Amino acid sequence: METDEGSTEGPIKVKKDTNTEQRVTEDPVEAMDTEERATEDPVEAKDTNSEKRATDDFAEPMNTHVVERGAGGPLEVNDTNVENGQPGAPVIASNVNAEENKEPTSSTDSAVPEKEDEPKAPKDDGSPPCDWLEPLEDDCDDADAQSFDGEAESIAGSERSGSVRMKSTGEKGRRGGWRPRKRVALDADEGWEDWPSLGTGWKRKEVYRRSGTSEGRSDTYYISPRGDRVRSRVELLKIIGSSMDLSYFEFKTGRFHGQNVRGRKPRKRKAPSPKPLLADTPKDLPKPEPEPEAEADAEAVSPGSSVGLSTAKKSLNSTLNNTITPPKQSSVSSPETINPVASATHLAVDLSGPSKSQPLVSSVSEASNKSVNGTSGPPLKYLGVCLLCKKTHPYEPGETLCPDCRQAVPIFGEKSVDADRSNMTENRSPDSQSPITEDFDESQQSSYLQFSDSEDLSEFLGGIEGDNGMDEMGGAKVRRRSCGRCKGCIRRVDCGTCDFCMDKPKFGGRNKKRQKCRLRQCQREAMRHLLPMELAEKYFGQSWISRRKPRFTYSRSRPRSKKPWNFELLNDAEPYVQNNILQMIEQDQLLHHNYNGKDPLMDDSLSQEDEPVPSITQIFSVAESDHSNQTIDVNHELMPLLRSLRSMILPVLWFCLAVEGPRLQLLQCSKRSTMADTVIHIEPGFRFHISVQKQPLLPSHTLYDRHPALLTSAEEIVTLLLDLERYMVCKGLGENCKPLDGLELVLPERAATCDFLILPEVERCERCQTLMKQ
DNA sequence: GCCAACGTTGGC
DNA sequence: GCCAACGTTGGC
Repeated sequence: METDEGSTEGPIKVKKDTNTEQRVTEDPVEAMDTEERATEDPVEAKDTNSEKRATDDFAEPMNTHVVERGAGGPLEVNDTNVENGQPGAPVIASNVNAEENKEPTSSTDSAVPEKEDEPKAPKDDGSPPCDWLEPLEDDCDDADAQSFDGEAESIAGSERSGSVRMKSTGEKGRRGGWRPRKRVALDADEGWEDWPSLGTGWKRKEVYRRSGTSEGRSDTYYISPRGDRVRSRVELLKIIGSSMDLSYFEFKTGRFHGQNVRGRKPRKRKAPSPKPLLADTPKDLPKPEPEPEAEADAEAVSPGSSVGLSTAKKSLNSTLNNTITPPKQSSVSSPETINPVASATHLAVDLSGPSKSQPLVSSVSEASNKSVNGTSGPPLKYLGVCLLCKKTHPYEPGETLCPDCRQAVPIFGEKSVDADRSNMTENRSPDSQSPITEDFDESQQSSYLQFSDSEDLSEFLGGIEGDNGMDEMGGAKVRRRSCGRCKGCIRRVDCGTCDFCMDKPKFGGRNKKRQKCRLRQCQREAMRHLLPMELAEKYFGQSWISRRKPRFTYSRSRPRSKKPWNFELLNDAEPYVQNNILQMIEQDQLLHHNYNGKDPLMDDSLSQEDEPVPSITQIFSVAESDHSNQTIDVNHELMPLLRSLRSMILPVLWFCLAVEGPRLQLLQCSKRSTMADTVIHIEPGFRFHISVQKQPLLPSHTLYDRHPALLTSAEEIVTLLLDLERYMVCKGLGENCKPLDGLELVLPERAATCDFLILPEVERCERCQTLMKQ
């Protein structure tokens, strides 16, 4: 269902409410982010309810919960923010090759409800869950092994029993509609202490961290009379700041101090020099600072058993960070373009990161003759396009530059030279000190920065294999869900439009989902889940592939079908394609069936299961191929068109690739599309022709009449694609029409007698109808 | 199996 | 102290 929904090209709601102003008002601290968003998100510019939301959603951030606890009635009903949910303009399409394109679209889709009725329950429009780049879940079946750990750890958690919101909260049903979430705390009162100093009904709880590098540290939480969980002073201020003077309230201890009481300790910054790796004693534990009167603190018992070790780990992390992390980029991120189209395009480009290094491809037809699984022939090699010199080069996952340029360019020199990208980021914030944009960030970042995230350190800290990162033995355990290299990992700016961004407090969200921006989620991790293990390892390397199951349960898992993986992959690929997860699948695996000389519609041997499913291909095997054809002139006149197509929104699941010639081919990658077997070939000189099932569409077809003879611009191509989508493929003569005298039907003959592409009102073209009558 | 919710941890 | 977001839970 999700696939269908995702692939449906019906009008997609576009969020109009972008709350630009709201965010500005909402959190001055987030001003930069706000501004980023305001300019970055084209859709936001349409927001007409900014002010209202600023009022409704921010001034009363927690009104959602009041009813739940108090009257027990659905508070959400009181939400008046009805204007916000106006359906937006239809989105023409999303595009697989422009990975980011669809995400904002989808995000919009899913984010709308949340923004619409934010003070209410999140989503209520019945729209399908956003279907792109989900947080990923590995799906190995050894989950049980880890589930034990997870459960044990969880059970140990005090929060599990006590800190769950003491009420049911609104929850969106799977397919829309709100119903109370029935998640019930096992013991809602456990560990919670009435805290009347904040007012009647307030509760406080202190929770010690039981593991990790911050083990032993404590966190203080409060629950408002409404049931709102408060994690920080900031949140507390948001809730009761206006009704109570919290100037002298110490969040940690929960007590008010006199004016003369020592103020907040100056923030300690990490020393630039690494700390000793070991030998921290328990007394060095980050214990809560005891307040003489803070009895609650005294009750807490630090688990502390491995604190020294924990501290050591922290030190190690710190050491590594200090060692390899370059100066942090300016926090002043300038906005991205406000132009909707440009922004969309920009987004498309952003996530097309790998596509920038997408290898050009060898001939499709050639690849079609290869073994499906690469089970024979020389080791697979891939070609990529260097971001700098634009030359093709042997592709290694994660690399964006050819070996020469990598050598020539210093650490900070991986600048994007993509003209399209630079064009798209022209609109900068006027107050930007420098044209710092996401692009800038990326281009200016040291390659080391790619590993600056904690999770990225996994490759250094041993958190590669499995999930535990050797932690059980006291090794450095770091979170690891990012490769640190892909476009998503490198991206530093939240899109502000996806559902996860919209959930973020800085974007006015309620912090329910607490997930990383969709566009910033690791693509390679996504691929790791998409591809079969052996293939994933091939692409990403053994070191990056976990055979143990990280329990990323927040996402779809790979189907556990026992079918041959290639079909499994193909059949499952589409949803992921629609999710804009980068596809890195061997071309021959994907196109084999489509280009093996058989007519899928005519050949009974192609079962439904084997239905050809062309899919996104961004890395193409050149194994077994004539290496002489590996070099495609990147300066060819078609290449700008290719780049243009890859940087913009194409109708859904159309994908452009370069093939030998060079020439461009536009493929419909969705097997569900009526154009699944249709290819647009753009030859040098921009002449084009269309083929269906590998047979040429007759020049007499009316399609040619409606479009220019030369496709010189992406716009013209998009127009053609949209036009094509109106068509379906003629059923031909049908099964009953046997070749005469047992002779095999010569396929090209059909091209001579069939219009191939027909409007859906009829099953067959006139010519075939005529032939059938004969 | 999916996913909203949220406990929890890392890092600044 | 605060925020980001990872990873688990449990309802559906």
